[in-house]
Amino acid sequence: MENTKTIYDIAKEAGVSASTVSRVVNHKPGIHEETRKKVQALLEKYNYIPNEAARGLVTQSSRIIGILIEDIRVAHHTESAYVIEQEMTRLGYTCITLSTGPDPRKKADCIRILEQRRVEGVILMGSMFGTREVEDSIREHLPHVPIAMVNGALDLPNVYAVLSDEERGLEECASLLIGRGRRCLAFVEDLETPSNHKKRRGFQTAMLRQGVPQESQWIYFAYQKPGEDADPEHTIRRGRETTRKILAEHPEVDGILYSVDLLAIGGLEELKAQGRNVPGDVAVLGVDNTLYGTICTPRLTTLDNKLVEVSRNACRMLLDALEKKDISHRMLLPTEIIQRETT
Amino acid sequence: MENTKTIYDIAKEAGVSASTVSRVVNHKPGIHEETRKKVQALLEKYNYIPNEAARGLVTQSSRIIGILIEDIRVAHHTESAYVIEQEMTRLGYTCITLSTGPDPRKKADCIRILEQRRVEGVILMGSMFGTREVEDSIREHLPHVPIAMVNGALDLPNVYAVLSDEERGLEECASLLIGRGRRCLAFVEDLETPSNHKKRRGFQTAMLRQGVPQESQWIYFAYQKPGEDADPEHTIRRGRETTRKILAEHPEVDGILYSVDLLAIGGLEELKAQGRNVPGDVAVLGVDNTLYGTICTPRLTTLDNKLVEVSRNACRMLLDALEKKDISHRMLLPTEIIQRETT
DNA sequence: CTGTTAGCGCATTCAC
DNA sequence: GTGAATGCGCTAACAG
Repeated sequence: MENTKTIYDIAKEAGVSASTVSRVVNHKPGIHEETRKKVQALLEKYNYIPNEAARGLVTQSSRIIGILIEDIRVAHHTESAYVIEQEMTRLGYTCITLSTGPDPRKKADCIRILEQRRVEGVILMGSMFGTREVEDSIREHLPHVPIAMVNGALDLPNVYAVLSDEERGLEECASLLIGRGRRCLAFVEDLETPSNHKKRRGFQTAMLRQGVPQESQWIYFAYQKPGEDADPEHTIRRGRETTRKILAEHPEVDGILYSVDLLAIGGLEELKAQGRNVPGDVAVLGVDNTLYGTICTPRLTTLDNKLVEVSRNACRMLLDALEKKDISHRMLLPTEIIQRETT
Repeated sequence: MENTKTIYDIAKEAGVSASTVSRVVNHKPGIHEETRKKVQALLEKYNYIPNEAARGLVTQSSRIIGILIEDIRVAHHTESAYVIEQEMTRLGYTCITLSTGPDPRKKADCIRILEQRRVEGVILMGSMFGTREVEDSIREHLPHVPIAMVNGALDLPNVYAVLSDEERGLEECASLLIGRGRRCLAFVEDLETPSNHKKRRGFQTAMLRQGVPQESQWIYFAYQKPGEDADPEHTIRRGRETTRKILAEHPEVDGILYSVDLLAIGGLEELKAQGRNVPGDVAVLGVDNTLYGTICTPRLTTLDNKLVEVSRNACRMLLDALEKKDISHRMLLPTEIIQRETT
């Protein structure tokens, strides 16, 4: 902190009291124009900037927003975090953005860090936050802080949820393929998250409607190996391996729906390696509408779950909650199928 | 802040003084085991967590690190930010991560925000920070705060730089192509940053050694349109357009080096569209070793500038500076060519 | 071992 | 219009 000037230093040099300086800094009315000028000049001379910690202590407001993300390296999380940070910064808040990782204990640690900094609001991004452990953590450490969840939900009075209607989205994806004559569809689920569960349910609903009972549906899980993190390359590899398994067990498959784009990218690789034509032999579909889908060959058809829009709304919702507006606790946003070359 | 307990509340209920509670909280020695137990129990009962702002005010340390990134959505920045945030968090620091955008004034705003929060150290990521405006801003607002730059440099006593030796890297890339008989090479530069200048210089050195004088070298600039941001899709489009221009002006081109992967991705698209075989007719080379390069077809040969490693070192350097260790102000790290299918 | 006192930098009464 | 006094929550001497 070295030699940073305080309002007292400024006050002394200006020959006024600290409160006068404070008033000038905060643009309060009722100050003689001359003294205001004099003080203002000194503030600029020393590049004075108030210490937010001290200010927050007396105003009882930190002007800090906490953003908890499972893993900011995940492409759609990055963009969401960006959007929220920009908007919050624009409004004078400072964001503390933390990647929590999958471990519930690390999530709890991050929540404690936010409490320590006395955040005024929190954004939770990623559906792995909708767990019992997180719920307890919030109840204990942030019971009165408004919290907005991006594509996740928790039943707590201070928690608001904005969700992407992925269940319906995946139902439509499956219907699309069925409508084009595909009969042997498989679904690959990424992780055991509420979000991915919902996608699976959407798939299952569509299949059921086709007369395929649940027990004969081809549902696969691209499980993470223990200790493996969300590194995108791993996800691709898992998509590849799972696809290999599908092709071995059900060579007649003619359509695969993956719960995230990166898995589909891996699938594409495996299909190509095995000489299957996409979409001729097998149609492929991802979720997230990431940039990856426009780069791979053939370009990937994907379900855009509109996570950026979801984030924008979560941000808005949190701001409304901070202003004590009364708002609904839940919002559901529609998805959109982006048709490209794999279907 | 509602009803958060303070050490006074705890002290009163425990029948001790606030300082005793403070001592327990901070694990200071010299406390009777019994009173420690009693206080500890209450701390846990109320989930007490100290207010860092108040603590920082008296200890004169915020335990906050500022991370300024030009745009966190840029793939390699994301990963670098992740690495640094994880390490800093592990060591008990809290990170404030801000995407500044290209505008120098917004960069200055962000620097002011960091001063306002009295950060103890700063990481600057992206070579657009090596400008006069930023230098002035730092001199004015953060003259005594240790600052570590990721792949950028600034000549200030409190600034430390870790750089990727991209100049030499690109020289080697060009030499590689020349060694394989390519004679008509073009270079596409992304933005006017020191980092990209260095890449160009490396290319030029290699060409000069081949006897191609500077004025006959094919240097192209994939300029951003005014107001256009760093959205990855724009970069791909710019790569595509620039490549179209190259093919029109120099149909005999047999190798193109792009200063970033995404430009190369766009180039690949255009080459494919014009029926040029890669690498048969034209070799293609990118920089950054992003995931994109493994997803496109053919898979992209790229110069890995080791930005994650650069970031790790910048982080370590900053920590050393915070501990007043005396360290060198500059570090240069070697790059590595990742050969895949486009060369 | 523990309590008292003081002060970090600032905003906010309340007098004048 | 302006200044003096007070306290936000906490740690750090200094006594005892």
